Amino acid sequence: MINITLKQLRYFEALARHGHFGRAADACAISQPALSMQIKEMEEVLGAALIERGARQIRLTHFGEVAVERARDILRAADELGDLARASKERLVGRLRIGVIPTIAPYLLPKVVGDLSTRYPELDIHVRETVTPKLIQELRDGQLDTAIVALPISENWLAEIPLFEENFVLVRAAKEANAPLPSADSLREMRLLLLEEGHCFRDQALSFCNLQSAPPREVLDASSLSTLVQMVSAGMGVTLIPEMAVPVETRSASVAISRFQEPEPVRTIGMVWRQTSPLSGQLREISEIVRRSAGIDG
Amino acid sequence: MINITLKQLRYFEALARHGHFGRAADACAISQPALSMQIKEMEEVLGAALIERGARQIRLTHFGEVAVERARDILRAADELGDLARASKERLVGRLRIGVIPTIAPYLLPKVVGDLSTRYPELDIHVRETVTPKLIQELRDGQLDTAIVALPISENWLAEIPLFEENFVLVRAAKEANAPLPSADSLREMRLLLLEEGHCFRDQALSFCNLQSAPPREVLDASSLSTLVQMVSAGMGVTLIPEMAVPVETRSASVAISRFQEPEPVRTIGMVWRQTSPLSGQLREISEIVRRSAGIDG
DNA sequence: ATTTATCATAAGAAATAATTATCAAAGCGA
DNA sequence: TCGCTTTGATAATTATTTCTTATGATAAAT
Repeated sequence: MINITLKQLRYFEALARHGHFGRAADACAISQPALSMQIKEMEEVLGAALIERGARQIRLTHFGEVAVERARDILRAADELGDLARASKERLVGRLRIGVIPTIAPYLLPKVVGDLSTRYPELDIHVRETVTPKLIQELRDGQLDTAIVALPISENWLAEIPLFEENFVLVRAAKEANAPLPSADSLREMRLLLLEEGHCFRDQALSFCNLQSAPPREVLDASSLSTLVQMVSAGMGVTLIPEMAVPVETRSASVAISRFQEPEPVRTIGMVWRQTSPLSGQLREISEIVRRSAGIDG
Repeated sequence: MINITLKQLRYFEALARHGHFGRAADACAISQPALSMQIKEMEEVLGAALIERGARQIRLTHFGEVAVERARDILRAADELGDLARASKERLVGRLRIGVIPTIAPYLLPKVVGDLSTRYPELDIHVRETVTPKLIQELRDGQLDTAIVALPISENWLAEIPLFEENFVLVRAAKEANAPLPSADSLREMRLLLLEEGHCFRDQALSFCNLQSAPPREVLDASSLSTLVQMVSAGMGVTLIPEMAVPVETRSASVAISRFQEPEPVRTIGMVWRQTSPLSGQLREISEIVRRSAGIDG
């Protein structure tokens, strides 16, 4: 044999504890020769005597005494590996890396992270806020465990689970509050302010206006919904924002919020993760918590 | 299977390192299925997934990442056990418990301990000084590794190795320096001072005088050779001391030292240890050093 | 001197781990 | 979309290891 085994360490530890081959073998639920052989094997592998065999009693050699302490350390560490596994199975512990798109993150995360931390006190939540393509990439690379994005993603290696539907609302300057609600098509003729390239929400807004890509008239590309709303408030145009963003973003801006008539613009927010992820079960559980948090909030 | 094995940890570590079943198997010099099976087995035993199996690439689960660190710790500790064994084989290290009889210890130990420490810097020498029966008992109980005593001991479980011969000399008051040398028999008629009961040297001295047990005339039982010499110096009688004790004990006493004529009284000092001791080899080596130290000294 | 306790050894049986061959799934390229 | 390749899983067989039972050897105990 080339290497020492944990089994040998267990046998040796029992032998050291009992000071007797027969009783140690009993404790290990094996026969005495089996234990003798493994100890002998271990001594051969190590190239040093562990046991001083007297006729009537055995005694650990000096090295044996050192070795048994090491053996105990090793066995303890091996057992802890099992504990660790059990702990990581029963409830979600350790690091959970969530990616969220920027048009959701500021409005959803405060509550969700709070709820998750309450539910899973030992969970160490990391948040990554960026646009969908990057989230998907990072998910694929194993840098994220899950992401909250607008569905569908349509990557066959991803599991998708819808969380909630989210309407878009029109944001106009306060003085236009009583103006007639523009149709989707007529938005094309207005000065429509949008997020910069890369944000899915930009595409979704354009889509609602039946525009495939950039609008005909110039747009100012903002990097956040806050900026958009502030710009609207300054009279620079109109914009769309997700319903969820309304409470936060219109608090300190003199703007008018109007819902569209049917068919209202809407997007589905969902959670995605690698289908192969062993966290699938827990992620499904987490998705429930997120859904509930979002429901109360929005 | 009931328990995880070191082999599995090795395979798992290789898999974590290479991120690829085939290459990890190569590194372990086994076939890919063998590795797959062991990893699977390990996951079943732990009850948790270690590996997230993607089609094109594999990735450690969160638990897997924790586990591989533990695995590395465990494997390192196991390897160190081998190192430890090698280290403890090549040269004598750690604790060495030496027992020495009182009529030898003060004259032999200073030099011997110094020489041993020089020769084996990592040796932690413990000295026990007491009478032979206690030394033998402690040797038997494993409280001592070796003892330096007067031979023979004649216990069949002991290994005995003679170190040197030691003559006895007569100690008389200084004024008696020129008196004729008494015969062994005539010592019986003199006031012979001896060590207290239990010291082998007492018995050896009595034996030289052809006395089986206590002498006919009253003796004062001293507890050390120093005391004996001081008593002689004070004119209380005569005594015998080992030659080796002469330089130390007569330094500050006005006594006369006389060697006996042939046949001189003599005893053999030797080293003993349990025949079963795994230190036998090193103890033999040590006995050489002790012999040399004693030779230069005495 | 016999008995008892204790560990070592041997041979065959059981369990475990390895190999080779094959399969299935998914990425990749035309 | 159709092979083709890569990669890991599975199955059947073989090899190895480990265990058990039976027995031996030695020294302590009676």
